[in-house]
Amino acid sequence: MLDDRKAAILSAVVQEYIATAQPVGSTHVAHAPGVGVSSATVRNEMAVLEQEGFLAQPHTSAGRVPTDKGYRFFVDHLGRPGQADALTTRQVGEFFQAAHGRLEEMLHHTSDLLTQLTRNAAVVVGPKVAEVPIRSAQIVRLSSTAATVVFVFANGSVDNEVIEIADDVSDASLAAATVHLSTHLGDRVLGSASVPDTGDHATDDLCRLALDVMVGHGTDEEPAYVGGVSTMAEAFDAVEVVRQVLHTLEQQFVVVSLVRDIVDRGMSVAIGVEHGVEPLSACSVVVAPVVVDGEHVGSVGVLGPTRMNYPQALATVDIVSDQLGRRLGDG
Amino acid sequence: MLDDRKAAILSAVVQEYIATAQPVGSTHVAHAPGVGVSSATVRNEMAVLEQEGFLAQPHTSAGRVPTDKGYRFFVDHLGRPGQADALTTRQVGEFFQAAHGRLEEMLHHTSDLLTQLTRNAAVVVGPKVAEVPIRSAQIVRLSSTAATVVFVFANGSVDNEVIEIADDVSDASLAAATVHLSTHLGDRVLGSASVPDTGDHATDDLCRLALDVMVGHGTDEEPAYVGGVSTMAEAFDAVEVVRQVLHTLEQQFVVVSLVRDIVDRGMSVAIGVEHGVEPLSACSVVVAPVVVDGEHVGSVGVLGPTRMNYPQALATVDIVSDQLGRRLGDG
DNA sequence: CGTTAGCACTCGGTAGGATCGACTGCCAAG
DNA sequence: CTTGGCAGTCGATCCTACCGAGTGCTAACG
Repeated sequence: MLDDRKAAILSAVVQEYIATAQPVGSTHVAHAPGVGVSSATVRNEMAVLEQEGFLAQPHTSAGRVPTDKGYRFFVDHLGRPGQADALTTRQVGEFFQAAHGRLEEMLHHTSDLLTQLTRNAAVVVGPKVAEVPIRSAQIVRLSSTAATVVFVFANGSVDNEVIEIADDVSDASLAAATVHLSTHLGDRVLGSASVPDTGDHATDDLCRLALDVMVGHGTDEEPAYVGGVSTMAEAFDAVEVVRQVLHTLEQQFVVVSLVRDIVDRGMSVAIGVEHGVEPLSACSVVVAPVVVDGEHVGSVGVLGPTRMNYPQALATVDIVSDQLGRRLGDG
Repeated sequence: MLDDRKAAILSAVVQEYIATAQPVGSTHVAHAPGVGVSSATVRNEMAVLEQEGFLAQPHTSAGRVPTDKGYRFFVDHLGRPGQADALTTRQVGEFFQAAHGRLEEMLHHTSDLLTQLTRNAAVVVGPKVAEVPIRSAQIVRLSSTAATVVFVFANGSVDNEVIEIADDVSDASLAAATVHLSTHLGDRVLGSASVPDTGDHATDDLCRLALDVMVGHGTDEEPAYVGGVSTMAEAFDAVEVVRQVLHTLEQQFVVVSLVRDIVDRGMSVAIGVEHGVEPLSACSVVVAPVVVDGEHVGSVGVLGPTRMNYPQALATVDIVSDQLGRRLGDG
């Protein structure tokens, strides 16, 4: 698609722009390693690259800036997949070595880790509870008219929901329902969960209510942890853009579906408008699935301005998702 | 401390500045209702107010801006406590009417509500789990070497922690420990939790481990929900301030201890440096405790620039904390 | 024929200067 | 004590000149 020299020039522009955030001129590019021609030649080539949509000029007498298409070519053909550097590898290793405790906490801390490593916002999406085998179900009375339903899942996560119960429901019924649910749900998943009738009216009602409320509540929700949003404040100089981005990142479901969508499309990088979330069109997203035993149980991602360090982000996201998968695997 | 006229002038300056974010001049103040004197007189008075530290001048030929001390006097003596307006009252009422489900979710949504009503960041701090009576304890096996400990508390919240167990721990031991814990912990609180030995080594070990891990993890943590951070992007024009504020708000424990500290000191408003968190010295915090049956079970708060609408924030925070308390009371 | 040096040109960014206007402080009169 | 009047201050705005980074074009060069 692009000859070697154009590719080298594009690469130089992208890297320089990522480093400085300033439009880059022909002279800089000419001096870049791998480009052994004069600035005049570079200018000619850059004019072509601009016509073909890889570069843009903020204004007539400024240097060139990569377009989304330019970044796309860069990540597809130029940013060599690359290993994370030694320091990153070590930090990630140490992190997961020390990681312990609840799933939610670990995912939360993972997003902090990614933020720290990439200096960008980070997203970690956990497994849908609806797809994880149930290990235990329990109904606990809170008051005469309220109880809480607690499900424990095989990955150690716990979900609960409060239900209202009739005044005359006895403790015995609650206990019976707990036993009944636990017996029949073991190792099933919420999505396909159902229990046979016992014949006892009160118990059956409780079981149905408990299941309904858990399914209704948890079916399509995936826990998401977004960290490092404060880095966005510096990423853009337009206040309005910052506000929009922050506002969007506050809406958890938007972020989740954004990440899910990219992963589902088999992509690992979505640049600018590619991800289709309009308020984030100045942002790129780098994601990687978290895989345990061949199962896709979550995703990790980095979100930053389109002018972000793609090779580093890719390498970091890869190593983190890999190690997170291993860690979850031997939980 | 201040005669009526000075107070009226200060009040006018504060209100005008809150509304416009511009330094306010003597002419504006002279025209304000309640100030029946000429601009010249106002100037004289403002000079005094400045000397006494209630007002400041950004530069010689600009209008006056309230200082932290000025805001303090305003909230203490001028911003009449005030009822929330009808719309707010209605919205809050409807919100808690419709609110249901898990405590965590309700608190989260409450912070969104506060953000929407006050157009500022909002903080909701839930009860320390260590202080809520335990309703149930359960140990559930996850794998041959891992289990999760689940505690259900009287307010419907659930906390869990993953523990490692020896390879040879039997299901029977887990069940025994579960029963033992539940029997002895019912209606106790984590802070004072302990269970007698059973004599069975494996069971006792499990019980001790489960208690330790829950106490060690949950003792001093209070769940906090921070919403509306994107509003901070517009509150300040200095990018650096925005970044600092956002960064600070991302550190949950800072926010929690900030709110807790203010509530503990019996204050409802902390202005600028009063709260002692340096990176937030451009911010004020308005808080109210959430009380259920005379017990302080949490706090709600609003965080914004010192130039915020204190009367509205106070009224809103009050009504929300009140209604939240009621809602939790009849849960 | 591709490459390169040279050159005229463009245009954003910065600096200096004038002007404007929203203030203030002060003073003298009411 | 209050107030109208007035001189003075100083940021904000606008203009202009200018600089310089960077471009496109052209003509020479290997």
